[in-house]
Parts: sequence; C-alpha cells; structure tokens
Amino acid sequence: MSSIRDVAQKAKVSVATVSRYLNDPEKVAKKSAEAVEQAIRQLNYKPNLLARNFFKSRSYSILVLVPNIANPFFSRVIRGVEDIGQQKGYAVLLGDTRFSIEREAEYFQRVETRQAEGVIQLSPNFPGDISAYTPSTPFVNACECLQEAPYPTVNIDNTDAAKTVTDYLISIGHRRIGCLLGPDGPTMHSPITRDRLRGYQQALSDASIPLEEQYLIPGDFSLQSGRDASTLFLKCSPRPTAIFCMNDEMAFGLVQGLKSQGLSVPEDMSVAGFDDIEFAQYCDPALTTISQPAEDIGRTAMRTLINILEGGADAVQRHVLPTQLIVRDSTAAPIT
Amino acid sequence: MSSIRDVAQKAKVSVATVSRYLNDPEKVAKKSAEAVEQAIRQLNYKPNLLARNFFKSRSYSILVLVPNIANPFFSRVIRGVEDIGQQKGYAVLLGDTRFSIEREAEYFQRVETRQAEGVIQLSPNFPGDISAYTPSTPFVNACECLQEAPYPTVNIDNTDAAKTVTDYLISIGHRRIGCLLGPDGPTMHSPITRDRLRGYQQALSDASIPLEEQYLIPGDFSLQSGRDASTLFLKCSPRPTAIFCMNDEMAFGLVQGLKSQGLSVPEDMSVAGFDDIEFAQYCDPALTTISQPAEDIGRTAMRTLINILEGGADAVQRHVLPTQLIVRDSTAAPIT
DNA sequence: TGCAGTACTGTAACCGGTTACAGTTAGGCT
DNA sequence: AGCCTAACTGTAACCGGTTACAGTACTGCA
Repeated sequence: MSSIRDVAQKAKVSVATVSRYLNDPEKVAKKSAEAVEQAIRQLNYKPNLLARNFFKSRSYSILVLVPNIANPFFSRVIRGVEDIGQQKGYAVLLGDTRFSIEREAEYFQRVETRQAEGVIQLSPNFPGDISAYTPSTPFVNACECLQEAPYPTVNIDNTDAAKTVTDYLISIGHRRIGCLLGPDGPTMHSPITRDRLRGYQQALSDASIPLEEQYLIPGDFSLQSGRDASTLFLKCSPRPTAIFCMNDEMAFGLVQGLKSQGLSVPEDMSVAGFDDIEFAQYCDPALTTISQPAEDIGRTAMRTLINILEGGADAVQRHVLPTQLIVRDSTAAPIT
Repeated sequence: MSSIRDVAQKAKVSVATVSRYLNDPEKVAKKSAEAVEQAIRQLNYKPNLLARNFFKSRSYSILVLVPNIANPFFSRVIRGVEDIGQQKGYAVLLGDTRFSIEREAEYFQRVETRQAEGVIQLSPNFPGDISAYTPSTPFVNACECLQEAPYPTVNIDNTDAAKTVTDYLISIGHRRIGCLLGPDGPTMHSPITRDRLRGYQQALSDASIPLEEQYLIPGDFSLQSGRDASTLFLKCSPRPTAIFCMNDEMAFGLVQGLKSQGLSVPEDMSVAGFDDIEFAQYCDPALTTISQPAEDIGRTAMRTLINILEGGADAVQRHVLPTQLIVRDSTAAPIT
C-alpha cells in the first residue's frame, strides 16, 4: 500500500505538495499538479483516512441507536439519516440496541473513544451523563422524544395526530372507542404512548365522551400484541365499535385477531393504526392510519447533528414534522 | 480531553506503562497498575481509538452494502451482522445502495481509504476490480449470490427451496401453477430469480407438467408488483389455480389484488410466498412460505468476514443454510 | 540592477497511541 | 558482598497524514 511519501518521491515533490494537491489543487503549480496526479495514478494511491482522521481528530462517522432495526418504520428513518450522511461525507454506524440500556451504553463508548462524532438516538433517553449535556454535545433525539428533553429533538406532534384520528372516528359516529396502547409501565416508559393517549383523551373529552378504563389495552408495538388484544377488546362490555391502535403492526395483528374470531372489519369494528408503513395499504381492509414522514425525520435529525458538529448550532432545535390522516377502508360508521 | 501522556504524568509512570496497563494489565507491577488506574479515573481518560486504530492500521469497522434497508428481510440479516459485530468488537457501517452501482462504488471507497476493513454485500456483485480478488480480500457475499462467484458466499439453496414449495403445490393437486418472478431483465440480473425459477421448473418437470410461458409474470419484489400481477394472472387462460411468488411482499400484494377483484384465497387460487417475513403469518389468509434463517445468514456472513480479517481463512467458504417450508392457510387443494 | 512582492515549495513538528530495545531494580543464590 | 536472572520500566521511533513556517524562484517595476 503506497503512502503519500511514495507519491512525493515518484512525483519528485515534497509530501506537503502532495497533501496540498489532494486538499486544494489550486494551491500547487500546474506542473507539480500534473506530476502528482500521474504518480497517484501510477501507484494507485488512496489516502489513508485513518491517518487523516486521526490528525484532524475527526472520524466523520455518526452513530444511530435504534431499538429494533427490523422495524420497518425505523428502517425508513435510518434511510433518511444515511441519505444525508452519504451526501455530506459522514458514515453511519449502526447500533441495534434491542431495547437494552446496557447495549446503548456499550455503543455510546464509540463516541467517548472518538470512533463516532455524534449520536442520533431513536429512543427517548440520553446514553451517558445527562448533567454533562451542553448544546454543543453532538446528540440528537428523533422519533421518540421526551417533551421536556433539554437536547435537540425531531419528531411529530403525537398528541395532535392521535387526536386527529380519534376525532375522525368520532366524526363518523363512534362513541365507544378503544385504544391499543404502546408499552408504558414501570420498566418501559414510552413518551409516544403517553402523548398519543393524551390526544385520544382530548378528542373524547372534546366530544363529551367519558373515558372508559376498560377500553385501554396495553400493547408493545408488535404484531403479536395486536392479535392478543383482539380477545381482550371482545370481552369488553359494551364492546367498543372502533379501536385506535398506536402503531400499524398492532393494528395489523388486531385486524387479524378479530377476523379469526369471526368479526368483520370495519363492519363489526373499525380499526385505525399509526405510522402508515408500506404494508398498511395492503392490509385487508386497507388500514386507516396516520402517515409519518419517516425518511424526513431521519434526514432532519442528521442535518441537525451535522450542524452541531460543524459548529453552526446556536440553539437547541426542536423539530416537529407534519403528519397526515390517511383514511382507507378499515374504518366506517358503526352499524347502529 | 486528556491523553495518555496526561495519565502517565499524573500516575508518575511512562506512557509505555500506561499503554501496557490498558492492553495487558498483567504486564505492569501492581503498584503501577493502581497508580495508573487512579489517574485514569481522576482524569476520566478514554483512549483515543482514532489514534490506536491509525497506528494499528485497522478500523475495526466493516461495511454492509444493502440494496434497500427498508426491506424487512434485509433488516433481519443486518441484525445478525450487527450482533456478531458487537460481540467481536467491530462496528457496522451501513451502505444503503438503493440498487445503484454508483452508490455501491462510492461506499466501496471506504474500504480503499481504510475506513472499513471489509465488505458484506447483500447484492450479487463485486464492487471493484474482480480481477484483483484473492481469497484474502475481505469480502463476503450474502443473500443474493452468483452460483459461480469466486468469493465467499452465504445463502440458501434457492433452487431446492423453490422446488419444495412447487412440489408441495403439486402434491395437493395443483397442475396449473403460476410463478411471480423477481426482476430478471437485461438491466437487472437476479440470481435468486434464476435459481428459484429453476426449482419451479424442476418440480413441474418431475411431475411431467409442461411449462406454460403465460404463467410466468415478472415482478420486482415489491408489494405493488404483486398487486399488479394479480390482473395479469387472471387474464391467463386457462387460469392458474396456484401461484408461487418469489417473495412474501409480492405474495401479499397478489393476495390483496386477487381479493379486490372478488376472488378468494385459497379457494379460488392458492398463493405461496418466500422468506417468511413476520407479516406473513398476519396476512389474511396466513401465508404459506419458505422460511429463511435471515439473522443466521447475517451472523454467518459476519463470522466469515472476521475470519478472513483475522487471517484464519484457509479457503473460500460457501455456506448454504437450511430453509423450511411453512404451510399456512393461503394454499389448499384446487376446487375441481 | 536592485528590490518588493507573489507564487510556490520543502522541512520538520505534530496528532496520540504502540512497541522495540535498552536500562533499572529487586530478589535469590553462592 | 557479588552476581545472575526475572520482572518491570522508560525512551524514543513510528504509523501517514497535515500544516506552520521558512525558504526559493520568478515577475514586475523603478
């Protein structure tokens, strides 16, 4: 593997000239530039970025912490991150934390040891010492964010979106509306569950519909938990006529569970989801849901992080991206 | 940010001793070790891996090239790669190529410039100069592999698996079996399409069923192309009674398309998929498919790559992992 | 011709680790 | 005490880039 010194020797110039040629060809005389170019070609020289990055004390890599890479929503967010990364010359290191704080901490080491310059975290917690946080800390939280987080966030207005779906269900005539929650217990705290629940409650309250505790079923965002919930909703009395699910996977599982128990969707029960994953429109019936700009969340998070890294961040930015209610066939007026 | 020299000074030892303490504490006297440990703690010293990796000329990073990170099958493979990476101390750089050769080449630069030590490629081509390939080149091809590839591969026996599904369809009484292909044209060559087609053909041939060209419909592995294909299959005369789809997404789209045109699955037409993505069992009807060990493919690919990097590769390894036919509800005997 | 100024180039230090090699110390043995 | 060996330690070179600074060559002008 040839080094810059080999190139310098071959081109009969100094290493400084070669380095200058590589970084700003304008700075070297035409004659030298040609000699260097030829030497580089002959030796098939590629600068060693390990050396360059070491000297510059920059890795040009960022770390994405994702609770579950196999979740299609997160994949789309990562796609957005990656897209901007590629454009701006940053590599994306993947950290699949599998919901484990320990793994998160392990990955965070990569920042402390300079292998990564910053972190985009898709879960609602700061890996490391939060008291050490300053606005120049290269950290951005996307997707699931605490409302009161002191660091930059990129997400949607979950409360508003949930209220929109619920309002819609009410507007087509539903009064008994169930809600399939995300995880929110003592061990697993989820701000999106809390925010979406708030939106659901607001919608009911605005329509003067009392909240029924029995209509709140906890889930964990998995297909399985949606299926499991179907039995629980059917046990309610009176039975709800519509269910708002906090993500599409659970809605999918719920629809499947209801159908396997002989019910029709939306005739016997309307079901709405959240996220608008690609499968949503291929569900039978096609799922009414909230569309989130997943790639855009990723892109915005990455731009925000790069902005911090490159010193352009004057203040902690909190981005709230728009969502859209997508009405499909899984919701209809209740049969009276 | 404190350096090893700060630690040495504080602990009143030399930098060599600190370095030795970090790499092999056995090599330093107990007294020195304690002093160093205390200094490290007091200064909150973290070794700069940029420097270490530069000196060792190793990045401890590998690059995964994936045509589409949003595809849930690939996400699972990456999860496996990541899992072993984390265990063995390698970071995973993500390269979402979006089926573009140019992007692949851009990402491959990271290897030439030493930012990544090796590549796991999930598409069937070698990014770079194939004539320069030697068995010590840190490159592993997984998922979609050319049969005659000279480099290590990790995949399944696509021909055998496709034959298994088709055999099954024949065994329950089907004679008119369609096949929804993956992309395989002059621009987009796909070995898995070719191999699975071969298995399909073998099964027909073994059962003395003549191949009907009209039953072969090209797709592109997307949900959309499955839906589009439904119309085309219904135009065939005589109409096929079963369709083997080369992946689950297309099967999903096909089922949806058939149902929207008033047909029942499996009564009017049986549909089988390939991959066994998580959604397959939540399809209505639940999808008969071939289960692939996606995480295991990723893990095996990563182990193989690390083996090459650490000099333990004696020969080019070609791993073929087992698959399993999963019979669910989307296939049944044809109504005669 | 002399001089200033511009354009370019080369030398060598530097980044923060690792490690070869030489040196020091301690302990055991005669 | 004197010597040998084992255990440990320190000095300084090294990895391959970048860049401050000093130096050189050339141009234009008086």
